[in-house]
Amino acid sequence: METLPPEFYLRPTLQVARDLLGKVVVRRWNGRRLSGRIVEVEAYHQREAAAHSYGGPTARNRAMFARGGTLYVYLIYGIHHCMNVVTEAEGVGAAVLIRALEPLEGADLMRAHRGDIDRRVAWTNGPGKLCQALRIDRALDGLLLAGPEVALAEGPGPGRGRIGRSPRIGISKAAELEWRFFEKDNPYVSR
DNA sequence: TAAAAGATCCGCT
DNA sequence: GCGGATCTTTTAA
Repeated sequence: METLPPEFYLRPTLQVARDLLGKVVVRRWNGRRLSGRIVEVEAYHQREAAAHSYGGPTARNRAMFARGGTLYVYLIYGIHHCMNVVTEAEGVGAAVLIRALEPLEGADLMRAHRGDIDRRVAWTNGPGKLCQALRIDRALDGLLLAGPEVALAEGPGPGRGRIGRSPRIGISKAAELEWRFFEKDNPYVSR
């Protein structure tokens, strides 16, 4: 599988968000390969109040201002990790939250990481769940998405007319923006 | 220094 | 559908 080129990320965030659908997250963990196809994303940009980068760079959101193609990971509610793909040029605080994956390689390990639950879709149908399944945490914050630990690769995109759009989930500010994109009818899309 | 909110998930009703 | 868990970061006094 072909790793995405750096230029992929250096485009308007909404465009990158849409194009991330179908791309594959490849995580190497403990000598094993875990991968999943992206089926749901949300875009965030420093010009709107829902983004962590809204108030400018801080210790926590620093990676969001790095160059496109960087990984931004943070802890939410003291419990769950969320992974974001940083977009646009260095200095711009923009990123795309990965909200759901369709498991490809290493599904047995993902299941184990998720407490051996039976419901297959519950392994990766949410931003916190997929990070737990892939063992992604803040130790990976700031890495380029083209390395041995974690990378993004080409994959089959949604078919024609298969992209859905809606407001983002679980936010209170800028809630009117329809910056969430997902593959229609994919069982792994959250909630 | 303190307080509150938060890009979530799970279990229970 | 609702509330609790759990803790980091941010903001206010």
